[in-house]
Amino acid sequence: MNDDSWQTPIVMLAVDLVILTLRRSRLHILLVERGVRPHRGALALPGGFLRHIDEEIPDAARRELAEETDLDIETVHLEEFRVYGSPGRDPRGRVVSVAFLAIAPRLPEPTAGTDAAAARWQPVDGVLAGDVRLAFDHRRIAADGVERARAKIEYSALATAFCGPTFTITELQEVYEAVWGIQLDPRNFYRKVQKTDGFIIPAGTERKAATGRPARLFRAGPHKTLYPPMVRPVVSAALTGEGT
Amino acid sequence: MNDDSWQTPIVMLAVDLVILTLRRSRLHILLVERGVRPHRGALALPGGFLRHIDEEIPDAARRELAEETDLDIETVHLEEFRVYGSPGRDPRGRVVSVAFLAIAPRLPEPTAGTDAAAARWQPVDGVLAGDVRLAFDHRRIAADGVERARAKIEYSALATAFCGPTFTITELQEVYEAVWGIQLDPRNFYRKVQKTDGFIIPAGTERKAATGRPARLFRAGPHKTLYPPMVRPVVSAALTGEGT
DNA sequence: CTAATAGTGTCTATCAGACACTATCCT
DNA sequence: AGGATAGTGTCTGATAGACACTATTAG
Repeated sequence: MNDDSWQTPIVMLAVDLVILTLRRSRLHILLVERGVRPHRGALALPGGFLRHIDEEIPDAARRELAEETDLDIETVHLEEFRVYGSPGRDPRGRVVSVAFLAIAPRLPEPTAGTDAAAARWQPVDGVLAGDVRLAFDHRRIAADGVERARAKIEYSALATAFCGPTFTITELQEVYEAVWGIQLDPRNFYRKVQKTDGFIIPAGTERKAATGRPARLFRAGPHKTLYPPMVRPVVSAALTGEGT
Repeated sequence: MNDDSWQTPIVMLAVDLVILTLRRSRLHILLVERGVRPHRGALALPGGFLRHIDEEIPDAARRELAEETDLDIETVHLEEFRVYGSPGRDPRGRVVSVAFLAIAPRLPEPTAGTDAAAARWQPVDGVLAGDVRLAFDHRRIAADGVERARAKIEYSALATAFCGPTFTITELQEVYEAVWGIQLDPRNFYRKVQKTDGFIIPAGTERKAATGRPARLFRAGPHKTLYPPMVRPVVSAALTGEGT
């Protein structure tokens, strides 16, 4: 840091949210319809500018989460994952955006009413494939956020953030299958996830499904880092190949 | 992103660099002595404000690397890892800093002469333990950067960035030992690293040491992601415990 | 009973870790 | 030869993946 702070170029600071959840066993992302000028009417990630000069960046992310969606801040996992600040990314000027990854538990119904009326869950596959056009560089941000989630459920307990306070092992498996886009063997998954120290702990009760044997319920365990990690099966040499 | 861009608080944007290398088999970090007002004379991470309103953030990081150190930009690995933007972190105003992790190959001598005269390599252990006082929140940033490096050499080829264009397997092992702060079995490491697809490739030649059998030389392979990953031995339950 | 889902047992190929051993340089 | 470092062979215990089997519910 040098001393020329008075003639330093100044930028506008924003936060953007990649909010993921599972709906009908598929990974979905929350998008909002823009109501204002640049890209008005287009779909975009929830987000916005810093409100006050003293606002903490994570607070801004939580505030946008509360304002633009009807999600419960308490139950949503939120973490910063990258900064986007290329000069040309916003026509209003130099906007530097801190991107957050948010994981919401399964929700029975989409958002509605309130201020979050414009919010809609969209299947991630389609969004990343370009089925819907996103404002600014938001498709890139969404892709990076999804990739971060894919990588992070390997070695962290992030997958439990997709579930409610208690969940069955089958539900947890559905998270891995949806995020990774693959099938896993239920028997092996069952033991693997139980053997991973501190990942999940029994919640005592059981849950009856429409049919079949009732499943035991679990809670997220104390450990945030998984050892041993969940290993993503190798599809081919492609996965191990050139990436960041 | 909402429309109130004209009354959005504006911030100064900076970059800070956590530059790591190996010196005498120990992990070192490059620190500079501040020559200007806030924390003048104190040690700090290399870094500085954005120079032009159109400057790309990674370009600013590369520019500071060139200006404040005598390292060769071409050989230094550089990647963003986190943003620090708390309101109180800089007395000059709201400064949001994008932190970069830089990995430099082994260097025979420290920096000297030129503009980078104030730059000094310091052992990471001492810096993180608080032996030297760092300006601003730079000790926290340094700790986060080191932790990122520790985690990333597990599943990425980042460790090769600590080595020159060609290196021996023993040199690569020293990287893992220094960054993780543990000892590894040379025999098992030798085969493990060779079996990991695309991690290192033979360079044909050999290198004679002062004593002992000459070692084969290798180059970094094409894969940036390691499969299977290098596994960090479990020290106890502590490693698997509550972290981010 | 059948259908359906939850959970257990067990075999096999692979791999991490321990460590004896061989190879190739220097003096 | 002796010292030192590079590189190989091999055993053992643990684990991922495949998959047969048992358990518990609803109807």
